[in-house]
Amino acid sequence: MNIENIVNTKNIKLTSARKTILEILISSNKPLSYEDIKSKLSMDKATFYRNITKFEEENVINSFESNDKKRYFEIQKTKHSHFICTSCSKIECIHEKLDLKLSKYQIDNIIIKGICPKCLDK
Amino acid sequence: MNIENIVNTKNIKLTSARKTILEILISSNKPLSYEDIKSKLSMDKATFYRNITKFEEENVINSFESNDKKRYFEIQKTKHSHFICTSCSKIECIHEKLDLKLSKYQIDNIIIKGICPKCLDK
DNA sequence: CTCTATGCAAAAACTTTGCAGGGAT
DNA sequence: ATCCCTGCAAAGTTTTTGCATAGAG
Repeated sequence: MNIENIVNTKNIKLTSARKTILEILISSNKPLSYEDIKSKLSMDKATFYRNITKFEEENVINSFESNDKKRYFEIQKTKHSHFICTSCSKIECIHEKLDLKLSKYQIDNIIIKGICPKCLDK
Repeated sequence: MNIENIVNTKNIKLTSARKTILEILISSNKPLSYEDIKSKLSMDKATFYRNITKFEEENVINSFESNDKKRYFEIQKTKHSHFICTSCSKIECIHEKLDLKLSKYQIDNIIIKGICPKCLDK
């Protein structure tokens, strides 16, 4: 997964702010919120969010809201779903393949909300 | 689907504000945001949100964030999933049954994000 | 009485926008 | 010269909280 390759096919100029964001997301194995990564960012939050919007428009990243009301950002290296526990707010990546017959739809992300095993046990 | 039955089994007192919220959600065939229904509510928004929180804690309703950053509330009469178009923000209820093998998880809602056929055609 | 629910106003949390300056081509 | 990117500050949007009052059992 190479940043230049990701960006070259899209209508995106690769600035240093953008490179930083993509590098952070690529090297993470889980979705991240702005708060998760702000300490690693040298840019202003406005720049961060503007670039995130751009990336989403160009389908470079995807995002979803979690239980904590924050938006989580991710580059999907391999297609997977997300489980969000509405009790402890933990996000888990689910690599089980789901067979959806929604053939006319483009599916970018699947989010499953519920209660995780740990919280069910309590 | 009867409001008294829904509430009696739970730790919830049925006030008139709560009855109003439940009636609106039960009679709708799609998830609704606060904005969608505020004109039908006689209560303050604080009361609305406090009761929504209570309903969610007691698993009477579920909610999810849509593409427009708003939270949508729903009483599921029959188990189904939701497709959210990240282009036009439309929410569609999907009644196709998805087989998930997450046996140790309690699954309350499935949200599929992507592009709907209409937007793909453009 | 006691406990929970409500309204109002203010605050909080996260994200977006306006504007002016900077950089790249 | 033009076009897009950026930082800063301010505003925006939705949801939550504090506090005093009202209501139910």
